[in-house]
Amino acid sequence: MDSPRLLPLADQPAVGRADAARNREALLVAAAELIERCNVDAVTMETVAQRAGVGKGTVFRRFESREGLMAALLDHSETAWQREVISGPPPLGPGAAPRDRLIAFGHSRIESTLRHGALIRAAGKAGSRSYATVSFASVHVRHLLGELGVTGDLGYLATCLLAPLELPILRQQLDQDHLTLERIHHGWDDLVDRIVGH
Amino acid sequence: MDSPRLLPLADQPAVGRADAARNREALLVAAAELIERCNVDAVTMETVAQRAGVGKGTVFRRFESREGLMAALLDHSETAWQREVISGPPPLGPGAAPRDRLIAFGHSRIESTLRHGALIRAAGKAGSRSYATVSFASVHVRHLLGELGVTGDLGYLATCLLAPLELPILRQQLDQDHLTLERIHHGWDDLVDRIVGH
DNA sequence: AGATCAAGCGGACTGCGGTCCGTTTCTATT
DNA sequence: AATAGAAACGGACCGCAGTCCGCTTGATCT
Repeated sequence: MDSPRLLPLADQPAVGRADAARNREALLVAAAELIERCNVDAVTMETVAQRAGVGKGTVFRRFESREGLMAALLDHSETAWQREVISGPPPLGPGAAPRDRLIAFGHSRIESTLRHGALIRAAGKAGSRSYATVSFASVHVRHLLGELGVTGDLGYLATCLLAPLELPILRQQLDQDHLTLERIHHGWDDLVDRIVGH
Repeated sequence: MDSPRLLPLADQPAVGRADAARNREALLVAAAELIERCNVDAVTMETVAQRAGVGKGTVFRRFESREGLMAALLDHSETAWQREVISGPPPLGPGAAPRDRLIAFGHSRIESTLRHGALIRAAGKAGSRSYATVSFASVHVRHLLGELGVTGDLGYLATCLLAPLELPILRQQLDQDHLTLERIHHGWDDLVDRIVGH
């Protein structure tokens, strides 16, 4: 087999009352619609509640906090992305050489992180930093490093490869350091080769 | 010379009215005292204002936001740290071999980031991610990489070296991945050698 | 010294995230 | 079908970050 199974990415309905599940779905839809039209920061919990036709308390019971709600929204794209990595077409998915997969992994991750930047920010530490996602990426990178015959502290090295793909780093590179996207992609390729050891 | 001059780390009084400067100082002292006794999150802007004997509005005029206030407090330790790097004793300061300085740089940064973790968190994006600090560190690392004869995109490589030293990454390694501090330090040494190219 | 006015001040006010608790609704059981 | 109780609901309520605006103060100029 190629990969560890999908990590628990949040929400199987997990058996509960029917109305609860319905409300949960309604809230996610309402939030998604609102975010699509305004920018994320303008969307308040109360607005989401109203649009979904439920009380404010319900939103918090379902999602814990604003960040939790945002994280739940992020979940969809994260899951889709994980699926691509696990069973999508090469070079990101299985079938390509490990180095090519690692290169593709970085490019894909950069792309995806930037695309969902606003949501990731709004999800705060529950977002990109959510344990499930980070853990999935980490396991995958470790796996590829292993296949590449890299020796050393693979756990630490995986983190070091992942760290420059995090949103705040990317945003700093683009906004403050004025790197082009292309330069960031090339930089990743170079970084991979240095860490793998040519 | 060894290094670029100290970057503008925030607050020269910058000439203003005497009472304004006095209030600014009083607020910093008050905030520092309060933080020392309670934990950071329990310190509210209003409390700080009261303790300093000024109105709430004044705090916001001086520091922009809660994060700004925290960032200003962080400033002291950041400046001290920069001084150590620029003109302190080797191997962190000038005088040691570039590789040794880079190793020492990472260890010192890890130490310092963890020590001020609570404040850095409270300072949000104005904290560790403040442009002045990041920029100083980046210039320094680039400088050392240059001395080591590293070729390639030094700007990108510097960011990649810095990224794993950021608080969220360190916290994840310690809290979720259960790495020991020692392992993190060793990991840094190894990472440096890989990126420098032995 | 007195006048002038930008800069500073303070605290009432707003909006939002998050909590609480009395009420309602679903489902399992008989 | 009736019932019981657990789960979910909703909206009043709270605390804090951040804004606004009418008042005060202190530097500067004559």
